[in-house]
Amino acid sequence: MQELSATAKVILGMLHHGARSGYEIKQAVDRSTRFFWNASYGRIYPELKRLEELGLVEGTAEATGERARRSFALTATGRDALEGWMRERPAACEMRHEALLKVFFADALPPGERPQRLLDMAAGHREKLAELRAVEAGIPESARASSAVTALRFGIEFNEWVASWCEREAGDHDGT
Amino acid sequence: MQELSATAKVILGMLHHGARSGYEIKQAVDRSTRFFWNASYGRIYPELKRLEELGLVEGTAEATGERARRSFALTATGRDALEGWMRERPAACEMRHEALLKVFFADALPPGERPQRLLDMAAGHREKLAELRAVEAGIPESARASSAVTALRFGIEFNEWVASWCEREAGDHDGT
DNA sequence: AAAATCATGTAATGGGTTACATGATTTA
DNA sequence: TAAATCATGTAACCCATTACATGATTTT
Repeated sequence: MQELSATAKVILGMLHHGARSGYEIKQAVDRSTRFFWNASYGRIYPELKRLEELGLVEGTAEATGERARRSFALTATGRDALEGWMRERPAACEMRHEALLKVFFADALPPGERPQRLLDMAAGHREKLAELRAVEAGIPESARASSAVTALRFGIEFNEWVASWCEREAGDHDGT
Repeated sequence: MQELSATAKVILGMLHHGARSGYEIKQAVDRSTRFFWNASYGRIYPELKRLEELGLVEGTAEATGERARRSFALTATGRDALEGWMRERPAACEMRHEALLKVFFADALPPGERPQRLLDMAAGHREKLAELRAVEAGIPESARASSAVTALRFGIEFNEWVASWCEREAGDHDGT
């Protein structure tokens, strides 16, 4: 069994979760994992096709009226692949954090402009924070115990922590 | 002026910082930005070539003995490009966090196996934390005030925070 | 003398983003 | 009836990782 691609991983997980079509997978990603695991249509559809050829998912045409719609479900093999991957030790988190790179290189700017790099970084995280809080607000009481919500709470507290760290650091660096 | 690629950004910054050759840039990245901004030889060398064609860097052959070595420096245009980029609002942080994706999908496993996803995530961050602390220990007193060290401290405190968050959460979920 | 490291580069491969193309259906 | 949204997909392009190739120099 070869490695699953990043998009394959989120597809299998989302199909387990209840999504059915490529479109729904994309929607689910945008609502939930987007802040740490994105996926685009341009990969979702080809991946679904490939996963079907590998026998991990099974698609059925669901022609509701004239509109094309393909519904996918995990096969037994697909469920095994998902669980197998879940049990492997996860890879280290990779990030590409442009705001932090600017903090890193801040010395390239005159001293007066340096704290702004930290404030920019804080602002980005505050924005993300607001988005995630809005998502959280839309979740009914009954669904608060799921692992997906744990990840969401992580996102909220993480963004809050980072923003506060940057603001404090920027404060320490200006001379007040 | 077209957009700079991810690798171009770190090259320009590192050249400002004092690195000179492709090899040194890669070393500097591995010692410092790697945990949030990686770069490979396979991109560094072609990018240096491209940046030279664009007039942002200037290379000079430095044949010390028989060994080939090309030393690069920022041109005035290159310095402007670096500063211009630094002043732009940074893009939001993108990450691909596999451990968190497993936390997100933890419900796909039997209840007893779920807290392990959080502990795996914590372990990954504790490992990174140890690496960064080792880097920090090697920095002389005299260099502690640089923006690069601010980013390093961020890395340390960030990894510590995430690991603790996961451990606490895993504790809350087991039934003790 | 062997191993590690300095040093530069290319080629294969794969994956991701973006833009594009198309048309049905639902909502304002 | 116009706009938004549902829904699927492809093509171009870019970029990143990895493995490979080569050889000099330094350290053990």
